[in-house]
Amino acid sequence: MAKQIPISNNIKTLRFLNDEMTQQELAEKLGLTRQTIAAIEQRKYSPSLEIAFRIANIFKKPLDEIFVYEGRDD
Amino acid sequence: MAKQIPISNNIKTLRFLNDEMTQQELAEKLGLTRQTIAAIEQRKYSPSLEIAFRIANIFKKPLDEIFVYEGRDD
DNA sequence: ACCCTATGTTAATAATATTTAACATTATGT
DNA sequence: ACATAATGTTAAATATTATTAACATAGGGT
Repeated sequence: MAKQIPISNNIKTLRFLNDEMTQQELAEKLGLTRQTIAAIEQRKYSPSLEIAFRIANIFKKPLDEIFVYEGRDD
Repeated sequence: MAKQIPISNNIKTLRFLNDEMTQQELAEKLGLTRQTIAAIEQRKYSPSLEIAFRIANIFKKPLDEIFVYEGRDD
C-alpha cells in the first residue's frame, strides 16, 4: 500500500448520504475526472485548497467537517 | 496585475497579531520559503490543503476562518 | 452465465504549486 | 545619507497534483 497523506476525509460517506452520488457524478460537478475523486478518497494525495472548498460547497458542509488534518502539530 | 485565485486569506493580519511574526519566520515554521508565503498572501496561487491546515494550526484558528472561498457555488 | 455500472489501479503526460536566486522598493534606525 | 530588515517581484527549475487511457475486479439485474 502506497503512503497516504496526513489528511483524512469522508467524501465517500457523504456521497452515499447525498442520494448515492457516484464518483463520476461528483467528478462532473467539480469538473474533475473520476480517477481524481477515487485518488482523493483513498488519500493518495492532498487536493488543492480550491478543490477542497468546492467539495465542501457541494455537500454544504464546512471544509473541516469533511477533511481533517492528522499530522503532528509541531 | 496578474490574476488572483478565488480564495482570500488573512495571513498577513494574523502574523501581525501574533507578535508581528515575519513572512520569514512563518515560512520557517512551515518548512517553506518566504517567497511562497508572500505569494500565498498575495493570492498568486492556492496553497495545498496540507499547507493550509498547518497555517491554521500555527495560528490556532479553524481553517475557514483564515481562508475563505469566494468562487461561485454552482 | 452474461451484461452493465461503479470502483480500483497503473503508467505516462499535463498542469499547478513550491523552490531558488536575483534584484527591486519601502520603512526604520543610526 | 547610509545600513539593515521586511517585503514585492520575476524567471527558471523541481516537486506535487490532476488528467487521460487502459485494464482489472466486484456486485446487481435479467
